[in-house]
Amino acid sequence: MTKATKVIALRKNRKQVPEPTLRRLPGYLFFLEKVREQGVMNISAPSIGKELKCDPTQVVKDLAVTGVKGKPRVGYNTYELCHALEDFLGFNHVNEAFLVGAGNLGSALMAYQEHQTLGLKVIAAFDVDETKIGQHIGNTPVLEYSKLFHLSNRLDVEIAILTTPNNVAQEVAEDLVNCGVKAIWNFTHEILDLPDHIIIQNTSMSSFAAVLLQRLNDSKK
Amino acid sequence: MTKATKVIALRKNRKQVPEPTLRRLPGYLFFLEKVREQGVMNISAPSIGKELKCDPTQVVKDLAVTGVKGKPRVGYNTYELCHALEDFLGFNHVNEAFLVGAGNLGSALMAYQEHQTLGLKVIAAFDVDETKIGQHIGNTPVLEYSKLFHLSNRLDVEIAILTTPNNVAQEVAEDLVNCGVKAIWNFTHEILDLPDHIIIQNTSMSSFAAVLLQRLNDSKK
DNA sequence: TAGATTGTTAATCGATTAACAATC
DNA sequence: TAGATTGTTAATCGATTAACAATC
Repeated sequence: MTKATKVIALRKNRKQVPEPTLRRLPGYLFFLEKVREQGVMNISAPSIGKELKCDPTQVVKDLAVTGVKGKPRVGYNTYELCHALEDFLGFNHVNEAFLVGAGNLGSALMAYQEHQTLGLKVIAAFDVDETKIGQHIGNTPVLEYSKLFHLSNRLDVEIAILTTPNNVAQEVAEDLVNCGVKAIWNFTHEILDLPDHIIIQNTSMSSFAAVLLQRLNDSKK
Repeated sequence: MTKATKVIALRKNRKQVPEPTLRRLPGYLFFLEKVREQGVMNISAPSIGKELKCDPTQVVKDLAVTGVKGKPRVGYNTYELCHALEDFLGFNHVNEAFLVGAGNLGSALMAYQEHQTLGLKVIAAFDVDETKIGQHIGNTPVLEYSKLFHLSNRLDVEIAILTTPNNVAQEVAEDLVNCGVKAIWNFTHEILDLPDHIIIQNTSMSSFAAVLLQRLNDSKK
């Protein structure tokens, strides 16, 4: 957390949900949806923990952020908990997003969202490659990059996915901010330099590969 | 970290590099490669920190894991540091991997690796979809899933990327382990139940979306 | 030498885990 | 009531940050 966000959190006198907790929440949601489909009405924190391989007290603490109360000897109501999680995560309403850079990863994310609940809906993709412009990926049209400015005037989209080549990432990010985007999911390796109030989620695939390789090589020593 | 890995770490009397540090290392590498291309021979921790928006003392601590020593008033040698990072991360030699599930995300990861240094090289992809079998994605062939067993006998691949639908993830993971795979990069939402010595890297796109959405909604309140 | 930077050691901060009281 | 489970409060653990000595 940067100093700026810390100050904001303090000013609002409301503590932020820790990032590790937030990252676990979709996992609970998927699991709960699965057991709910199987007809399970109630489930306890210890049994969730066993399935998801995490500490039962952590499950209790994590789920507490939704405000849902469990009953001793019974556990949590799966229906109530699913809805509370969806609500808390913002997965229950459409979060419209732009995507810039309809390359491999970009296309995958667009196609991915149709099968898996991502919480986001890409309503338009942009690229400068003329062979891509005019095509549809899934149901999403790929538009010419210059159309971004015009379209953003009409649509009021706050989220953007950045899957461009590294060398144009900063430039595109600045354009996005000028178009009213407030949160950027950055898949490039560039560290974006943007106004403090812009929310940036850096996600580099190499980071995970690094952890995997290190643990693997470590285990051999 | 599970109890089992903790025990192993203790037994070997060698402390593991913290995961947050590991995740940052590829970022340093990309940045250093960039400045090295620009002809920069030496760089100090404070200037790296400024560019990458992180604490200079953290930069020093992170880079210390590579064993490279910096010089006061000069900084680190970019060439030496790049090589040490590549070496430490295992990015300097080919880490062969299988990929199961040549759907959208799977295809993207295969295509992605050709443009971005992932540290992994997918040498064969497997699927049960007959329309995909026989095709090539990038230079990687998509083979019939049943061929996995035969091929793994010959090739000794230790890493697998799992991008199947959720409902077959556990089953496929077990097959992979039986084929000698030691580390699985799991993109499904299933929590895999596998022997303790198997290294699992769970990576769910929804987790990041969750953090992004929460921070965005939080900032509005 | 003076000054900037590294590198180590200590302090802080935050998340996880443990303990236990409250509750149905 | 008895017992399992929640939920809160305290303890632990680990990573980050700060302080400062060492060094070129």
